[in-house]
Amino acid sequence: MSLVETHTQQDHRNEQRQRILSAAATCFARDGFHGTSMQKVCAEASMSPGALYRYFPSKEAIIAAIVENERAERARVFDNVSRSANLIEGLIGCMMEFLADDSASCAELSPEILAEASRNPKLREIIEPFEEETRQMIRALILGAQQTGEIDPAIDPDDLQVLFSAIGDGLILHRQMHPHWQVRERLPTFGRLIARMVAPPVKATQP
Amino acid sequence: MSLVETHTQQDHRNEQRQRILSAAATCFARDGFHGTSMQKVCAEASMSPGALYRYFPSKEAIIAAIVENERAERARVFDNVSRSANLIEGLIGCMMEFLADDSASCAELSPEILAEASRNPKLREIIEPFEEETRQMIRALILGAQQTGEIDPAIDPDDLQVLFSAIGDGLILHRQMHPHWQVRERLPTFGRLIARMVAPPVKATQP
DNA sequence: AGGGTGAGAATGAACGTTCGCTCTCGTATT
DNA sequence: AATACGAGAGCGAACGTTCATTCTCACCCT
Repeated sequence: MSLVETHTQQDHRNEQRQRILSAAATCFARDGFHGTSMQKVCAEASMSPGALYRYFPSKEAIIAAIVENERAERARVFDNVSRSANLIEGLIGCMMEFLADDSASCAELSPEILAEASRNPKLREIIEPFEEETRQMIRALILGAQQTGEIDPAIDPDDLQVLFSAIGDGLILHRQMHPHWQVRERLPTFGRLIARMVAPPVKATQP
Repeated sequence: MSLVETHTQQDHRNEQRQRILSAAATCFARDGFHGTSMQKVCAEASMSPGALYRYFPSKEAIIAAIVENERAERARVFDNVSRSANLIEGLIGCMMEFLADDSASCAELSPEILAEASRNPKLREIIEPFEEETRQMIRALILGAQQTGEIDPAIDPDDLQVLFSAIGDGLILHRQMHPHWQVRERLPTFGRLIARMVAPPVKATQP
């Protein structure tokens, strides 16, 4: 039946695409976007250039697909946090996942992506929706935590969102640059420090 | 006199070198290390390739010189902070300088440098001493502030140093990526938040 | 038989770098 | 004082390489 056949073919195409993306991600993490030639990707994927170009029209398209995947993964992880009752614990848990040793290296490409996106408009367009989504999610979490009293309501949510974003990306960056700093192991401590930062001030005891 | 003549020649060489470095920095900030061809640098410096290569043996050497300059500048700014009586204010002042709008763009290349250094061993070797110096300086500042009581002595200085470094680089990164977030304008607020984070806990009032 | 698939050589552009040359100018020789 | 010389600065075409991409053709599978 043509339906079944088509399905099998589509499956094959998807598998090949995935193989290419996986190989490219490995190369990009090792050598960077610009340090990775298509030949390297082909070698990593055990595939000829001619074959590869049947699945992606250009190197940039591969980069775009990978960046999109990574950002989607990031958004997904963040989405899980909203279920956590405690804001700070949730965010730290989030970072724990991002910085996981064995994981599918969600964070490994971050410096590369940020550097590239800061100057490549196409990449910027791709990541912008995800960044905005994450941003709004953090903002909403902050507002919620201010209502539960976990965060001092006097703090401007926008200020805090910017600071949280900076801390998050900074930690990802440093974990990459200085593995021996044990960033991941220090996360719980950081969580406690941040909790102190945003906690409402102790009221003078006047009933 | 040969001495005077020699001096003039050396002056010229230094000027030319500086011209090249300045042109290269402009290009690198605009297009990134890999997006900048030597032809572009030559055009920006109004100089032929042949002339340029009399002053630097390779593109990598130019990158190395620029990175070294930038890191030295960074270390210099940090050095000024140690004179500030108040730690947090000093660090924030530091960031204010890094993120200055008009400045010689100390921070503009940071994402590029970090991404490149995370994979290029030569670059890594160049920036390592500066990073270590900055690290030790921050650590010393923290220890000092703990003695003056500005920082809770119960906080591990190493933890705090890692967190401070991450925040600093994260802010530089975001200021680059999201200019409309007004990172610089929010710095004083961030300073106040961080001060809350590290402040010693209020003691129960029992005399 | 023929449409989808793959291999790998081929292509042209762009890159970092070099080469051969000219020009400038301070110094030494006369 | 005038001339000849040489070192270094500068130029821009050219080199060899590498890159992303395309072409050609053989090979399936049905």
